[in-house]
Amino acid sequence: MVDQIDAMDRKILGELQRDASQSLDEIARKVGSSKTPVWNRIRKMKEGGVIGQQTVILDPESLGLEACFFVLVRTNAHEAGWQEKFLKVLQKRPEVLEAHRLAGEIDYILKVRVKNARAYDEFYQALIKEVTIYNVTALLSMEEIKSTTELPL
Amino acid sequence: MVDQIDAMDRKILGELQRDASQSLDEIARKVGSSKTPVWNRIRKMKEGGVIGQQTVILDPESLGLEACFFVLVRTNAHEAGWQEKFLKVLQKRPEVLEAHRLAGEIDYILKVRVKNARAYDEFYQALIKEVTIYNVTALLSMEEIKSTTELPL
DNA sequence: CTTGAAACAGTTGCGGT
DNA sequence: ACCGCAACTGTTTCAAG
Repeated sequence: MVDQIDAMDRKILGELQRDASQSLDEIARKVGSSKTPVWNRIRKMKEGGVIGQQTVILDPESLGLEACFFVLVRTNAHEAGWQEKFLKVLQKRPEVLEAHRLAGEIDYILKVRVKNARAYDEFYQALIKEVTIYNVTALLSMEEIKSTTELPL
Repeated sequence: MVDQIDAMDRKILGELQRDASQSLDEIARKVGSSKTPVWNRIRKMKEGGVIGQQTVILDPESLGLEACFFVLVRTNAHEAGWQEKFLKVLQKRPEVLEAHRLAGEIDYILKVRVKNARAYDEFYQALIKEVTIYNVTALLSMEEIKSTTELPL
C-alpha cells in the first residue's frame, strides 16, 4: 500500500490533515486536479486504512483538563497475563491518551490528561491497585510547546 | 468559557471527537436535540476556541513513518535567547509532533515521528547543531499500545 | 426551539481523451 | 483506464416565527 501512494496522494493527505472541512472542489483546486479523481483517491485511501478517523481537536484547557503527565513505567514482574491486564486497564481509562511499549530500561510511557494533580493521583492509585508496577516516574508538563496530529509528508 | 459548557455541549463534543464527518441531523438525533440548536452550539464553541482544527488521522506506517521516539532533554545553559531558539527549531521541524516543557530534572520531552532510526539520528544531529543541549535520552517506541486525540468529557 | 428555504457539497453515471 | 462534466441528492447555513 505504501508504494501506491504517489505525490498527488500526499498533496491530498496534506490538505486533509491541515483542514478536513474543506470541500472536494477546494482540495482539487489546490492540488491541481478536479473533484472526481480526488474523491476516488480519498475513497481508496480510506479503504486502505491510510486515512483513519475524521475528528476535531478540542482545547483541553477549555474543558478543565489543565494537567498533562508523561508517565514512565518500569516493570520487572513479567508474569503471564500481566501485560494483557495492563493493556486492558490503559484501554479502559479515557485519561490515557497515549501508551507505548518501549525498548530499553523503561518499559512503557503513557501520556495522561487530567483535571489537576489530584486527578492524576486518583488515576495512579487506581492503576497500581489493578496491576503491580515496579517503578513509576511522572513528568509534569508545565507548557505544551507544540502539539500536532499532522504527520510529515 | 469553561462553565458555559453544559451537558449538551459535552455530548456534542463527544460525537464530534468520535466522528466529525457525521451530519448535523445525525448528531442532533444522538444527543436528543435538533439541527439548529446543535449548529448554534457548535458555532459558539468554534468561536470560543473550544473546538479547534478539523482533521483526519493518518496511519504513520502506511506513510513509511515506522519509528517513534520520545526524547528527554536536559539543559543547564539557560542563556538569554536559548529557549526561544530551541522553540523555533521545534516548530520548524515537522517530525516533532509534540513538545512539552516539564517540571523537574528533565526540562523537555519531545515526541518525534520518523522513517527509521537513521532519520532520527539526522534529526538529532540537526537539533544539536542548532542549539546546545546538555543531555539527551531517546526512548524508542516498540509498539503503540494506545493513541487517541479524544479527550475525556 | 422549530420550520423551511437557499446555497453548498458529496456522490454517481456518462461521454471524451 | 482515468479524467472531467454535469445532474442529482443530501447537508449546511441562516432567516423568520
